[in-house]
Parts: sequence; C-alpha cells; structure tokens
Amino acid sequence: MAQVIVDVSAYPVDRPFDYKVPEELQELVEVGCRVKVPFGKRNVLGFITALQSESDVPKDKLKSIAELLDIEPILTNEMLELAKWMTDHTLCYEIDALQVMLPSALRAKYEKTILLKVDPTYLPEELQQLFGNKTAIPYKKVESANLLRVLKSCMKNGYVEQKTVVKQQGNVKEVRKVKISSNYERLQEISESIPPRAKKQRQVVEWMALHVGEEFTPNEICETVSVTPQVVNAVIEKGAATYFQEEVYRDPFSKEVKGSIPLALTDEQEVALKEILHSVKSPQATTYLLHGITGSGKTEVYLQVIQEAINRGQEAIVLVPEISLTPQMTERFRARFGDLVAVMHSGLSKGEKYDEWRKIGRGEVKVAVGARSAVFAPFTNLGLIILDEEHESTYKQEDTPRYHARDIAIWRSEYHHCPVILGSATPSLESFARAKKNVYTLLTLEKRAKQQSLPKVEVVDMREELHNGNRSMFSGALMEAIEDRLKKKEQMVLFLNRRGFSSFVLCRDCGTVVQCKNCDISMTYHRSSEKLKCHYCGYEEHVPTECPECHSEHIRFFGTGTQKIEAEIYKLFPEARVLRMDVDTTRQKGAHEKILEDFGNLKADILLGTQMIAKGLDFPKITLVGVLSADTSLNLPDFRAAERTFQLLTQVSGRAGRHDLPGEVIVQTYSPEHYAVQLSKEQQYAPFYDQEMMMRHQFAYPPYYFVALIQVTHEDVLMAAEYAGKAMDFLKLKLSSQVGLIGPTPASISRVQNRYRYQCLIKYKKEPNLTETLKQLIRIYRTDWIKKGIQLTVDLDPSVI
DNA sequence: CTCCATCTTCGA
DNA sequence: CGAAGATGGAGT
Repeated sequence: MAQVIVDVSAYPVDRPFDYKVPEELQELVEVGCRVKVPFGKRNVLGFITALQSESDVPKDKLKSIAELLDIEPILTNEMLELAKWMTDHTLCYEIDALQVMLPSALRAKYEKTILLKVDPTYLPEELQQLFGNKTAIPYKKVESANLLRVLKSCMKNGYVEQKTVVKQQGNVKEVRKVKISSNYERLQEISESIPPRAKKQRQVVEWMALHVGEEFTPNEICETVSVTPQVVNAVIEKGAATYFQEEVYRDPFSKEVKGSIPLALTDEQEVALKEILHSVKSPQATTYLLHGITGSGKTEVYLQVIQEAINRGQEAIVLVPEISLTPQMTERFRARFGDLVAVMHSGLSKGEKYDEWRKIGRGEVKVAVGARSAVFAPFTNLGLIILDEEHESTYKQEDTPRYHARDIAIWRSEYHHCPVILGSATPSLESFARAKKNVYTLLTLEKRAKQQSLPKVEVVDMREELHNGNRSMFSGALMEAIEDRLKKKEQMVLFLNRRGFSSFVLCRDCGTVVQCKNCDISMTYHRSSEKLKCHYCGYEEHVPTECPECHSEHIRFFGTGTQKIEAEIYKLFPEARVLRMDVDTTRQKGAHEKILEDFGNLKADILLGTQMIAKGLDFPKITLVGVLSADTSLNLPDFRAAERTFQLLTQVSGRAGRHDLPGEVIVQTYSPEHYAVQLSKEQQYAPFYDQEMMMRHQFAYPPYYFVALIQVTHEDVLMAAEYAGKAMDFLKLKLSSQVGLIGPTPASISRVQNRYRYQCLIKYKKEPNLTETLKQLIRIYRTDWIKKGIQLTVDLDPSVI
C-alpha cells in the first residue's frame, strides 16, 4: 500500500491517495519514487510519500500503481518534509511544492493519443491515411488535419479510443558505444574467418585484438582505423564486439577556466571567515548576514568557507540573483573548484539542467551555483548555503509556490545543521533588522579588499538642466565625462532603469498614449522590430502612423528606452562604440556572455543597459558609471521603492573603479535631495537604514510588520471590486483588531490580460490565526467564487506591492 | 426527441 | 486538472 500525491493542482485532491502495490513491484517501490497511477478516468504521475500495510480506503475502491518510473527515489525525505512545510507557509498545494524541487525534465508531459481498436480498413479513408501502419497517433495530428468530426464518429463506433499517455519532459542522454570482446582467441578466430577480400574488416578486427575489452565510440574506431561505419557494423555482427548505450552528460560550460588559488585575506575577511568556519565545524545552523560594501571581497570569503566544507566531505549551495551574474560568478567558482561545480540557471536547456541535477544528486559535484531554484539542489550532506546579494527580489518566486529562497535556505540549514550566509552590500531591511536583534549574526566588511577608495559620486539635478535649456537625456556633466573617457580610452557603464518608464507613443494633439488592449499599461516601442509591445501580456502591434483616437498625424515616441539612448549616443559621440544589454539583445542563448566578453576585451567604450548590468560586473577599465534617471525606481508605487533605489544606486556605483584606475559616478535625478539618492553617494548604509526604518515604522510596514497580499481578479471591474470587498469583510470578521487591513484598492496596474485586479493588504505582528483564516478564505474562494470567474491569490510576504 | 454546449462533479 | 455525467436550450 502506497500513499501517492498525484500530479493535479486542485483543492479537493491536495492530499495523499492510497494505491495497491502490484506483486512485481513489491520489492522495488520506495518513498520518493515517481509512479504512474490511474486517477479518475486517466493515468497521471504521482509521488510516493509513504508506504504502509493498512489503508482506511474500502478495498473495492483501491486501484493499483500502473508503473514505477524510478528505481531509485528522486525525492529525499528532506524534500518530502520541506514540501509539507512549504504548503503551510506559502499556502500552495503539496504537488506544486514537490514539482518545484525537481528539474522540469522529470515533470510529466501528457499527450492525448488516439488508439486504433479495429482493422484499419473500417476507418474512413482520410483517417486511415493518418494512421498509416501505426496503431496509435497523437490527437494533435488528427486535429491539425481537420478530422475531428470523423474522429468523433469513429469513437462512437468503437473503432478508435482516446487515451492520454504520460511521458516525462526530458531524458537521460545516451550515446551508442562499442565494447570490444575481451576474448582474444575469439577475435583471432573471427579474423581468420573473414574472407581475404574483406580487407577493411580484417584490419578492424586486428586493431580490436590490440584493444581487448576496451570501449570506444563508433566514430573513434572509424577514424583510427580509417574505415566506414558499415565495416565496423559488419565486424560487430560477426561477434567481435557489441554495441551498448552509455549515459552521458550534456556539457553546459562553453569554455575552459584557468584555476585559482585562495587569496590572502584582509583582517576583516579573516574575522568573518573564522566566525563562519566555527559554525561549519560545530556544526550549527547559524544564519550570518555578511554586510560588505561593494568590492570588499565577499566572494573570496565564500570560496574559502566552501573549501572547508568540501574538505569535511560536505557540499555547498551558492545562490546568485540572476543569469547576468552567473557567467562571471560561476567562472570564479569553477576556477577554484573545477569539476566539482554544477551550475543551475535559466540559460540551460531542460536536458542540461537535468544533467546538472543528477550530478548533484549522485554526489559527483560538491558545489551547486545557481539562481533561486538551486536552493533545492538535492545534496544530502549540506555544509553551507550562501545567498549572494541577499536583498534581491528575484529570490522570491512570484507565482505558486510563492516561496522565498532565503526561507528555504534557512529551513534546510536547520535540517542539516549547517550555516547560511546572506551576503550583500545593501542588505534588505528585514535581514538587517534581524541581525540587529541577533536573530542573524552580523559580520561586516567595511574596507575594499584592494584598498581602492570608493568612487566619487556626483548627483546632477535634472530640473536645473531643464531650466538651462538642456532637454536631452544627458546632463552637461555627464556629456563632459563621457567625452573625457572616450579620449582617455577608458570604459563606461550607462545605466537606465527602465521599469515602469519606457518609450511610449503619445499623440501631441490629444494627449492619447497608446495602451495595450488587454492591460492597463502603455505599449512599449521597439525600434528593432518597429513594433509596439506590451511587457505584461506580450501583445504586439505595428506602430501606428496616426493617433488611434483623433487620427492626428502628430504622434511621437516619448520616454527613454535603451534603444533611444543608444541612438542618441551615436548622434552625440559618433566615434563611441556602444554595447547594449537589455531584454532584447540578450534573448539568445549565451548572449550575455558574448556581450560581457566583448566589453571585457575592450571591443566597446560604453556598456548601456537596464538593471541586469547593475550587479557583478567587474572590469578594470570602467572608470565612469552614469545613472541616466534615478527617479524611475524611486517613484514606483511600492513601499520598498526607496530601498530599491538605494540598493540600485549603490550597486551601480560599485561597478566603477574596482581596480587601479579611480572611478567616478554621475547620478541624474529630478529628486536630488531624496535620502535614498543622497545616502547612496557614499554607500552610507547605516544612516539609510535608520531613516528608512523610521518611514517603515511610521507607515507600519516590514520589518516592523509582516504583510500579506490578497489579489482578486475578474474580467469585470465590478465583480473584481465586489469580491475583493467580500474577502476584506471576511478578514475583518476573522482577524483580531491588532491587524491593519488596507483595501480593497485597485492594483498598481489595474488590468492585465483583460482581467481587473483589486488587492487587500494585511499588516500584522503576531496573528496566530492568520494562516487558518487565509486557508478558510481560499476554501470559500475554491468552493464558491471560482465558479463566478473570480481568481484569488494569497502571497505571504510579497516582494512587490 | 436529438444534438451540442456548458456546468458540475469527482478522483484511492 | 480533465473526463464524463447532468442540465438545458435550440433545432428537427
């Protein structure tokens, strides 16, 4: 008897189902294996979460497992426990928690197929043709041939049957290899039996006799003996060797990396290292907040702690925020630990991810470097987990299961009794507050590792520029600086924070801005494709030649996309060589690496990009960083806007002058007096923290309060508003008077994909009843509201509001 | 009464 | 989530 969580995300089936284990699988099934089980009228994938001898389910209802998909369990006990915890803490289904821990290659692919049940001659001509001589074809094929009507009548007659087959999305890659017989005499016999005119065959067998028992790819043999594959085939048929399949890994690394050795540490680094090593050795689950200014050498500390973990036979997980960072970052880890490193990021194919995952699970590697989901790396003897740039919002998954990698890391550290390092130059207020309360242990690096001084930061007031008649995106100071660097042949990074402010199309006669027809947001102009795109739903349309409202021809592009800036740079500085890095230029696989490599090889003077270039860049020739508009992130309707801006400005500034040449930073803004702008000038984290904490206290936001966000959407505005109101009423009724309830209010983007969005915010300090109340709300929604087309989501600890 | 479209239910 | 029964309105 096996308890199985089935692969169906729905409320009524979010619990284990009991299945009989067929005789032939008795000895094989294990907790954590995937199985194929009959569920309702179809087969689905499921995970065995428990094995037991008894079941409360009546015997006549019990079905048997149809197929065992894994000989070895793919989920560890730790993962099963963690999944339970996640369902409770993120209010998701257990199946979603389990699925998110596995590489997508192991997820199920359901394919509708049509099975032939009678002699094909019974079928109408067209359908017969589709089947050919097969007995099963994909449903899609019938659909695309427009034969659904024919199919239906055949199904009625019982000529054909529909069935969904369960497959997995990706597979182990195998290559065919040749194993030469280990029997020397046998090879001699074969050689002698080969007729004299088959010269090539004899050559092959004679060569094989020199490599008794060895393994080669067919290609290797063909090349060394210089024969065609057919010859090798013939020899194998005679019994000189056998074909076999060998499992191989897809190699995600494009280039070799030179080795590196541990660097000498500064006193500060030494102190931090000793402290963390203490927890590695104890071992104990301590969470460290490593607060080190940009360029203070956090990574070297990570590397040396990991080395110790490896020496102790343990493994380490390193989380980095985005792919933009991974090439440079992973190279540092590969340089130190070589083949012991696995990478996990979105740039890899399904198959590559699966291979890396298997290397980790088998213990063939000791370090996993990757983005958010790498926190689930299936190590069994973890010695350390690191979250670099811990404040990054990408550590929070924005759809179910809405987990935060930081929380998962801490959970796993408690399970494995190992430390967690949260590293950042600009820690999230939450983490820093916890460090101050000694929930986390604070470690500080205040000096830059190579003793360079911090770059000089100049804040330019764009209002004055405007008064002085400069209407361009470049202030006088920035233009001068760019010209200067171009002359000196030094490099620059220009940073444009595009979020919420990109090039839109505006009619100068009536003021209409072209909006997406599905969402309440302006369309963004893309010069390369000459199209308008919606960044929320992906809708595209051609650039209009006249205003859609008043048909005036006076329409023009406003705002500043990276493309527009690029064009402007070329106009102002015709000799400048610009590399643009944004969503458009990095869509292709390996494009990040290519751009950064080119920039590193001095193939361009200016690197122009969006937030993806804010982090991790480390090139010696960068002496100028320009932030074209600091305001865009400052004015977002999010209580973390100031924090984000401070973090962003600090990070960007950190790109300049990391090596011998001194760096300069120019920040353009319409709010030069804002504390987030002012305090980022000298990376004054502590004053910023104090100031921002005051604001958070005043408005009852984290870290003083926890927040939970409830979003209600519907195609109809009134329905969305009404049910958001109902949700609010329910919360008011059930929660204590201690909680702050805000809403319902329209979401900052009030319509996405033709659905109107309303939200309610819960602020609370201690509310033991909260999870239960939210579960009840979700229950009401699932049993009642969902029928009316309402969609409701709950996010405990949302990263964007 | 038949046919199809949509809603509802249920899953071991 | 998806299959199949239940429901219901339009067409024969």
